[in-house]
Amino acid sequence: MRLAELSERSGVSTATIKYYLREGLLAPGRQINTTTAEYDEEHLRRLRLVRAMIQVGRVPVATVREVLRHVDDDSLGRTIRLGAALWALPQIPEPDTEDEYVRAAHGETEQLLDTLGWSNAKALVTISPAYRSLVVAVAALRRLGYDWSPELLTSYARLMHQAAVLDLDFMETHPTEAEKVEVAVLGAVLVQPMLQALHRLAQEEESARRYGFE
Amino acid sequence: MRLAELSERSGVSTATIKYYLREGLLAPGRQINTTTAEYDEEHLRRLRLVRAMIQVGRVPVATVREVLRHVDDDSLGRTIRLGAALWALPQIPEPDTEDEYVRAAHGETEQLLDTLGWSNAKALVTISPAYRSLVVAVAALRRLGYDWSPELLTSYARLMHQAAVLDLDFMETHPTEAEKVEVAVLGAVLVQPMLQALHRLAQEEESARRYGFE
DNA sequence: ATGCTTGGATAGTGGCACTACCCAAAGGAA
DNA sequence: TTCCTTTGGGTAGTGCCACTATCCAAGCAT
Repeated sequence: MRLAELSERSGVSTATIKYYLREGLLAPGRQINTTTAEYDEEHLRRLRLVRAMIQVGRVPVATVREVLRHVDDDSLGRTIRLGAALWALPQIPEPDTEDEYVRAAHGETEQLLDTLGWSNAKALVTISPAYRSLVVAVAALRRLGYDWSPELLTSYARLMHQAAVLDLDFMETHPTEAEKVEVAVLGAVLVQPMLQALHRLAQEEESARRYGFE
Repeated sequence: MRLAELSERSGVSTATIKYYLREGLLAPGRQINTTTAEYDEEHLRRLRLVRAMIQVGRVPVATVREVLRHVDDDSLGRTIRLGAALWALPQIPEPDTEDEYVRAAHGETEQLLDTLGWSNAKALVTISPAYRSLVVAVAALRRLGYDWSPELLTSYARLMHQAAVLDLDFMETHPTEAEKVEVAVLGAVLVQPMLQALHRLAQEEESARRYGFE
């Protein structure tokens, strides 16, 4: 398969594919001579993954490169590899540790982990980007003056834990290590917009049930 | 409160506040004379809401303007107003109805709504942006060749329905109509990053439980 | 021979969220 | 009174990002 065919089958322009090659999001094809390269099904698959991450998951190109670097790193064990790939994802800026709301959110979030009994997550507090994102989100809500109760937060957390169990169960149905990591990344990148859409749709459904269409 | 104080108390630069004023994200202050305007607590509150939507929710400025237009529109009933505000949010492009994956995802999604008994949502199929986002996400997953089972999708949907119930219960604890709509918007914009963070943290927790840190 | 494709490279585009600078008028402080 | 700051208003520029367009010389297909 040459560049033109790769482009046609993926729906991505040749110019964009070249751009991805330059940016290291796609491995170069097998060079046949100076002016021809051969691509295979794996290239097509990777290209579709990249596109899905960028278009559906809104992941920046630089981040995609980081994530893929971890996905392809055979030297790492599964948990580390999975974690590394997922940790490369977050797009939220560093919380300002000077900010009083951030500090309060910090305390509240640690409390939450205790309540939930997420002892493993608690061990990651200082380093996990997910934890930092959570702190930023909670601080933003508090700054707006909402008295979102800790119980509500706990309820949300339990729901997302159930979602995580579903994710990992599904991941385990895949045989190879590479596939497992890829599924995990997809679970973080593609399932998220899906959950968001389901969330909004559920809000509309529930709202209509309670108040009708008026 | 003058511009400088509004800037200091919100942590937003005066230049950016001027930009928001120009873009219609913030109502002009009460003009005292040609060179002075007075802002109040409501301005501060609105500014913080705007910042939260943009920074935490990653909502584009133009979209924020649309959402606020609906939030402030007293002429609409609650459900419509809520729906209108939420419908202004989505950032996913129109699905390509020619695409076979999109059409298959369409069918699958309608099937899902039947299974769930979300009859109200089904009535919105042709117009709801949330529904379209869902179709796009499902199509992307299918295009990558994953045999994500309908049961898994249904499980996710039930979880998000529980989340929606929590959202609306919390919304109802607020007395005024304006507050209710604002809370609903926040529920869509700010709770989402929070859920995402909780989701990733839960993945890390569950992964560590199953496989340890290695 | 002709026309298309290749990798490689460089430069340009369009959108977005600011950000910097300038202005004349107004008000307060010295 | 003079100086300084602040105001709204406006214009132009910045930095990032994801492409996109154009050019090139070399090679292969017909």
